Amino acid sequence: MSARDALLDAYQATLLEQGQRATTLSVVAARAGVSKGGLLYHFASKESLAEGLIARLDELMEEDVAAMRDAQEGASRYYVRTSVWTGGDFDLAFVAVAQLAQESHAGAQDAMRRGRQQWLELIRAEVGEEATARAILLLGDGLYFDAALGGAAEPSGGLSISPEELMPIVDRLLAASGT
Amino acid sequence: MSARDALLDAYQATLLEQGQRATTLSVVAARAGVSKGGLLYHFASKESLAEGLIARLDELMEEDVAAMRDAQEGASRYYVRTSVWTGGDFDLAFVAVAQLAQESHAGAQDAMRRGRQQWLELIRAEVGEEATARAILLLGDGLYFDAALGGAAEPSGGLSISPEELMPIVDRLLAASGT
DNA sequence: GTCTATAATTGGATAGAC
DNA sequence: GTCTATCCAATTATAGAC
Repeated sequence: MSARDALLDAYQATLLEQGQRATTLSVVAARAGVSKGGLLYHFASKESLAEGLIARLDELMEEDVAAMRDAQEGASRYYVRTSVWTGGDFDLAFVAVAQLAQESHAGAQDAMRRGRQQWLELIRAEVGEEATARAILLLGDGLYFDAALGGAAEPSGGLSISPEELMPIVDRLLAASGT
Repeated sequence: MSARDALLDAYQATLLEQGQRATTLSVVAARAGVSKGGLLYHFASKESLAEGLIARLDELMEEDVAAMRDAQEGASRYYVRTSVWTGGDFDLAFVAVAQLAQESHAGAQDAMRRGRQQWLELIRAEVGEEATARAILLLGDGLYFDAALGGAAEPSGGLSISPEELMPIVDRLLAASGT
């Protein structure tokens, strides 16, 4: 793995586990096993670390949207199923960028909006009925909110739910909306 | 309004609008119209500001849970309806404390867990079926997630939904679960 | 109860050696 | 491409005047 990726991983993980305040250049550098100077060779400023993370999310989001579009089970089921926290690359990047967005980082807010917009459109295309589409989007949002509370350590604050429990609910919403 | 409350309001608002990083003692003091020294008379440390905010949420949460328990429309409908962002006192305190929780503040994480636990129990008592109860809790979580992204300025990132649109969905979930 | 002044520390970033 | 040394600004917190 390139030092650049290691630094981005360290930035992302620290953001998730400790939050913005604790995510200093020294901490990120140390976690990635380089010096502050080393970090600043790859990322000229803290802001460029944020941009790097957002770019990473953009790529992962593109893959995710493509997979959602092609999903056999349908967009809505795919979306809800994959919104349950697994600690995978996408989850990590998504929740870390969500943190940046909450700190009023404009680029992060844009990335979140773009991604959620695409998800909503695919769900809408499948569901037809607007309110149901929104509700399904909200279920996924709720899953990410749970993951974001309590940090990566104990995601969902002990109130977790498995995909198996959740899918029947999605089926019900789809059925009731006449899909 | 007491200076103490003004300071807590300023802390809460800055946290919401700018995030942890930008929420410094100077900013909070200036926003409340006092000096840093003045702030530190009322709150001896930054941590005690956080504790003050959590205590405030605890009180509001207690009122909210009581209202939810007594709600004519039932706990689930009350919960979802009041989870839509209004910018009211409860919303502000809840999302601000959620921010602290995401920064790994143990006290904030506990407060969130306690509150969500009480909500879930009331929903569970009404709904009976576990998965449906979780799904209803998730809808509310999703609404708060939306509010938290984008800051208080443009809550829900332009993908907002009104209580009127959402209630039929809740009714459907309740009906399907045999309530 | 609130202010000013200031101490102590940390954080982001630069310069230049290797 | 990475490190050390260093600078400057910002941040939390204290001391003591009013």
